[in-house]
Amino acid sequence: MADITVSLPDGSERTLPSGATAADLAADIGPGLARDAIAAVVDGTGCDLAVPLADGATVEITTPGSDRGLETLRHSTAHVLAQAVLGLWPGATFAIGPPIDHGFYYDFDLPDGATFDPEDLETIDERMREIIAADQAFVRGESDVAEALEIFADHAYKREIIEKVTSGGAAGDLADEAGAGGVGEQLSYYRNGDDFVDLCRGPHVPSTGRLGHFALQKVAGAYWRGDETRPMLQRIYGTAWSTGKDLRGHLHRLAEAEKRDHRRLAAELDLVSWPEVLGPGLAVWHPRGATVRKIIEDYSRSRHEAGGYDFVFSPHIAKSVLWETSGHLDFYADSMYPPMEMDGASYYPKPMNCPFHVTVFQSSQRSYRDLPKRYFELGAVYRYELSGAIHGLLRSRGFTQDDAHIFCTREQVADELASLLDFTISVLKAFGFDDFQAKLSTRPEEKSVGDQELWDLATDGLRSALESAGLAYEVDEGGGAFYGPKIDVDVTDAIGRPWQLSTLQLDFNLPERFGLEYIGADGARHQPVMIHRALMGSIERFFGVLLEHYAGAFPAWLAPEQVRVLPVADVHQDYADQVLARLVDEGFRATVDPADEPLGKRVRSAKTAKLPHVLVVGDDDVANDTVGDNARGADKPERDLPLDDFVERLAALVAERR
RNA sequence: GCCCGAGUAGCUCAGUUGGCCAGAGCAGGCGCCUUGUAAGCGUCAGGUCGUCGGUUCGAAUCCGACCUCGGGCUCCA
Repeated sequence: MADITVSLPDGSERTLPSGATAADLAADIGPGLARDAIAAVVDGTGCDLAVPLADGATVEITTPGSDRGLETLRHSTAHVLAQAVLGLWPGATFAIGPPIDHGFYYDFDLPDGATFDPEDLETIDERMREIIAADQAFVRGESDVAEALEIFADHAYKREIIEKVTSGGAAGDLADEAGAGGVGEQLSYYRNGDDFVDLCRGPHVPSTGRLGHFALQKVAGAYWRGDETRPMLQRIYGTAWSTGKDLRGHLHRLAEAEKRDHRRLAAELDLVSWPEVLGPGLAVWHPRGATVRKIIEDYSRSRHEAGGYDFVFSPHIAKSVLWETSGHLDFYADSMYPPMEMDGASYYPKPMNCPFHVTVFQSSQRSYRDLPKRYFELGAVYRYELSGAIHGLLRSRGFTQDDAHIFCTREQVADELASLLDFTISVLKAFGFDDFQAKLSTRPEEKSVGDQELWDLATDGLRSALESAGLAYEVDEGGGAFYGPKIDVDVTDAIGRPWQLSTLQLDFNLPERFGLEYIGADGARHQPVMIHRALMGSIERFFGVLLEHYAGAFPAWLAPEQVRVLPVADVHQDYADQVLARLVDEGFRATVDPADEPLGKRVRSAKTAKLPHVLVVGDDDVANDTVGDNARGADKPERDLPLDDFVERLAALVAERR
């Protein structure tokens, strides 16, 4: 019997008897790996451990700790979920159940339109653990289409997947999502236990006993294939990990993220509220929230002033003709608030600022010497978001864009984009973000406007702007709007979550629709290029992201109340007032909390309100012009600090925006 | 908009199988206490139990519709 030789990822080679499987290879490498192995990657393709290896193959053993291993683990857990549900609900059918970040889900259609209760999750969880305890083998099978259709005769969604997968073409996405396997006419499926089989590309762990560190999380509705015209399925989400420790860690992180929820913090810190009488998605800003917002806006304005922008203002409503010209009524009407009828005209609340800025550009004849024109406005817009999409400040129906529109010549596009991107990153950094991820979206396949030369010019301009800024980016081919390519910038927050904030968007459409022009050096009329740029995106949303990023503990320069002075007893009240007067005089936001309550209580209140500095003043301080500074994050209070030193220190922090 | 879940005082929550005037803690008012670093004591006030309708001798509790919120889907700054 001839031996086979396979290569390992480190470049080394192993010789095994012919017919050896990936599991045999793992065992040959070592008992530890044999125990850990759950799947393999053979020549770049995920495979079960049971697959026989071909001579000359490159093989990597998959272990649970790796990304691929976790994916396999989660996918196998999803199968067990489906097995449990199908066993518990006779007549139920199932759709797709892929691994996702941190876990998995599976979509079901229960008989007679039944739905899952949260309590059902416990029942399902118990059944899943029985299946896992039974250590059932996952057994791969393959068949042609006809046979597959027969195996899944009772499962309409699986049959639909089989038909899509084998008809090729655009169904690739679905096949990926479904994990359904098949090249050409061959389809694969996996059985475990006596009565469960699922269409699947694999690979899977060898047996259910390898699973177990999972938790079912929630029930949700999800449209079949994400299409709102299709049936609504019942989706169960779960999380799964290779060890109990990882699972507990993940659940702990979720709990921590919940504590940062900006809606909770907005209420606890008295920043913002959403009175029911206003309607969904509409917030009011309380003094403390408004203070932070004002600092954000003031900083934004000062940067724009220094950055060569012209400030403009525009009304909240305009007649329908503006929105007809801009095209919003054609493309965007569903997201617009309905019109108000007045004096025979229809006035729409604005969902965007751009048409107004266009009219400013049009207000006089423009020369190439005037360009680029950069108009900036903190413009409040109103969008009729779907009720289910509204989410605190992160997605609301009324919000304020830090909106700029740049009108420039084709020749200026590249330089302009580069400086816009630098400006954007520089401002975001000032707010404590230092981890960015960008996405470049290029011309869509389908219909789009503008000549190819212009698209190339703009797309190249965006790309070189990204490169000169040194930003990591990915390319979304064909992901641009019909009217131009764009860059979106995400920031990563303190606990690693990405937030899309900025967008740089070329627009070849509005200049055409509004007939914009400027007089070139050649004396002829030319059409300017228009760039939309939102930096924070929405001030409300940006504030919400900052709130979550800092978990409510705003740095001193942003904190609504920077210092609270606590006299130890009534006799220290006068001195506390003097300290306060000095702080206010220095331009700090400070208050005094009189000695009506015990000191410990007042310290606690100030700490709960996440103040950066709590100053305690007593006999020693009155005598020596000092304060006791209990700074947020410090191990212990600092006593006998000269007031002058404290002022100097705080001023430095604020100046450095820390 | 669609699916599931939830709405009891400003906030966080109790409220047994429908049955005496709906409770607590925190926050708030008042009084006492005068305090050196994360909750001093007492007292008072505060709720048409989301709204409307239904079932019942009787509804916070059961049913329906609507409103709002939460988690998803879709969408998106």
